[in-house]
Amino acid sequence: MDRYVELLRKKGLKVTPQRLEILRYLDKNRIHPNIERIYSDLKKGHPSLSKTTVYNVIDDLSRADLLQILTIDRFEILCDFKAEPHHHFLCKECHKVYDLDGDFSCHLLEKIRSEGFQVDEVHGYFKGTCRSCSKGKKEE
Amino acid sequence: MDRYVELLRKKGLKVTPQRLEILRYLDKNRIHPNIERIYSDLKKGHPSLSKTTVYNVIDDLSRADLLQILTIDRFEILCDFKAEPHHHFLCKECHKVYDLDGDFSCHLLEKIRSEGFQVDEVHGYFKGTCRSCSKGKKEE
DNA sequence: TCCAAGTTTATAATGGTTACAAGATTATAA
DNA sequence: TTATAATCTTGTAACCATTATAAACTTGGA
Ligand SMILES: [Mn+2]
Ligand SMILES: [Mn+2]
Ligand SMILES: [Zn+2]
Ligand SMILES: [Zn+2]
Repeated sequence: MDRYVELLRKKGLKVTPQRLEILRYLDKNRIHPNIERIYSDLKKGHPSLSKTTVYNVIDDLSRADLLQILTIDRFEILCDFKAEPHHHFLCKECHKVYDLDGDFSCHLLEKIRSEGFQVDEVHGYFKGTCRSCSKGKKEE
Repeated sequence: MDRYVELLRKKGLKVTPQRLEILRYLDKNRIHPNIERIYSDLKKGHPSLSKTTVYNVIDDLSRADLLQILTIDRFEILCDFKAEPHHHFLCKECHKVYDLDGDFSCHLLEKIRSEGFQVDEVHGYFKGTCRSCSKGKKEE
C-alpha cells in the first residue's frame, strides 16, 4: 500500500487525491515551500486544485502532525514534511532555509525540564549568511 | 539624559514622544505584547496615537536593533525589548511566552559555524505546557 | 529663528487568509 | 455491489491585519 495512504489512514484522515499529492510533494521537495509555492507547483498537474484546499489540507496535516509549520520567517508560513526532528538556518541574503541535522541538546533544555516545563517542541532557528553568500561577498 | 533618548540618538533615529513611549513601554513591560496590545495600552495615556505609528515605530526600532520581533507564534508578531540574548517558551495552554535565561551553546551551533555559516541570530523556541498549567491539569 | 528632512496621523487600498454553501467524494455497512 | 452519512473540495465572497498615501506637524541643525 502507498506510503502516504498509510500515513493518512493512521491519523484517521480520509484519503483524497489532494491530500496525497500535497503530502507527496512535501516529502519529495524539502524546500520549505510557502502556500503559494505549493499551490502553483501542484496546479500544473491538477488544474482544478483550489487554493482553499491547500490551506485546508495544510491545516489538517499539521494538526495530524504529518507536517510542521515553520515560523522562522516573519513574512510567510513555510511548510516542512515531518521527518526526523531538525532545525533551520535562514540566510538573510538569499532567503534560503537550510535544514540542520544534528540534535541540539543544550543545558537550557535540561534546565527548564527540571524546573517543571513540559517541553513538546524545540525549534532552533538560526539566521545569518550562508556559505555561498559569504563567498560571493568577499569576491566583490 | 534619559536612557531612551540616548538609545535613539545612538542609532541615529530622531527622538519623538511616540518612539520614546513605545521603547519605555517595552522595557518596562516584558510581556511580549503584540501590536494591538501596545497600541491599546499606550492609547490610554496618549489618545491621538495612531496604529500606523505603532507599526512604523516597531519597524524602525527593530531595524535599529533596539527590539526583536519574535515569530514563536504563527498567528501574531510579538515584540521584545532587546536586552541580553535569551530564548522563549510558549505554553500551548495559557499562551504565555516565558523568557528563558541562560545561553544555549550547543554542538549544532559550533558545527554550522565551522562549516562556514555566519550566524548572527539564534532563536530558541520551546513549546509545551508550563508548570502552572500542568499542575492545573493534574488536579482535574 | 528658519528650513529641510523626517515623522505622525487619518484615510484608503491591498492582499493573504478564512467563511460559506453547493456539489463531489469517501468510508462503511447492508 | 449499492445506499447513506460524513466528510472534503471548490469558487466566491467576506474579513481584517498590514501597508500605502498625502497632508499637517515635529525635529535637529544651520
Ligand atoms: Mn526542514
Ligand atoms: Mn523575551
Ligand atoms: Zn545565502
Ligand atoms: Zn501555561
